[in-house]
Amino acid sequence: MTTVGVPAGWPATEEEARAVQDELRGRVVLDEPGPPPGSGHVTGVDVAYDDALDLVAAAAVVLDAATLDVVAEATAVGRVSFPYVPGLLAFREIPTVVAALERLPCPPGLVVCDGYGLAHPRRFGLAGHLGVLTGLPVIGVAKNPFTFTYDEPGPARGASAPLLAGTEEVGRALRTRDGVKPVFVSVGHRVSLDNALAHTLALTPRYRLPETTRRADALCRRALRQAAQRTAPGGAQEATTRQAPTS
DNA sequence: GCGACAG
DNA sequence: ATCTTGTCGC
Repeated sequence: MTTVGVPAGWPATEEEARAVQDELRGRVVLDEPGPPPGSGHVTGVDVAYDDALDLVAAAAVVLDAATLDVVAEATAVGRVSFPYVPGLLAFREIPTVVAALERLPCPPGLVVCDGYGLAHPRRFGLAGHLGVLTGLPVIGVAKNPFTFTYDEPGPARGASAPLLAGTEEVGRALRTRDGVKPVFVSVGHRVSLDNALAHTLALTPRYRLPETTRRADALCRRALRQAAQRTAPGGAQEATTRQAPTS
């Protein structure tokens, strides 16, 4: 299997990365509604890491938006391209995620990623960055509110409350399951906030997190295990070798 | 200056 | 993100 390298010119310092964000943030498109929920394709992307082995595994899983059945999936394995720095997550995830998306046999439709879009210190999180680089409609669904504030939404699935940076609404806290902690939805690229919420609800008939991220999460972990196995001393032998009984 | 901080 | 067993509940 091939390994995705760090792209030429990829920022090496936090200062360079912030400069890239400041340059690209203007290319985010916010005035399109995006595809209607329940039709076409919806694709989840996620990434898993093994920092000790310097490995990143990304997965892209395409679902039929109406049935939530898996239509296609792809993975890519690469080297870690950036350390984790709050606000600079995109530089850690994007090269391998883009490689996985490129390996899909069909158009991804709407992309759903872990993390934020507009809900970001410079209003340019992973979802916006991925959208600008691919041109695809992208939304972000995060598990945590980061540094933002929100009032607790009502207890029923579907209830939501603004996610606030001061007084600016950068996304929404959305209850996807009765009585369960909300998820945090923000716009990435070419999708309205209301439509992003509708998509998120359509993707959560049973669990708190969207089916897209659940499927992508499971797949990228699988891909990482296999890659780590091939990388580790002893390689595939290690996994299939049984220790002889002692004494 | 110190602490907090998507994944 | 990742380290990690059992356990409470539908």
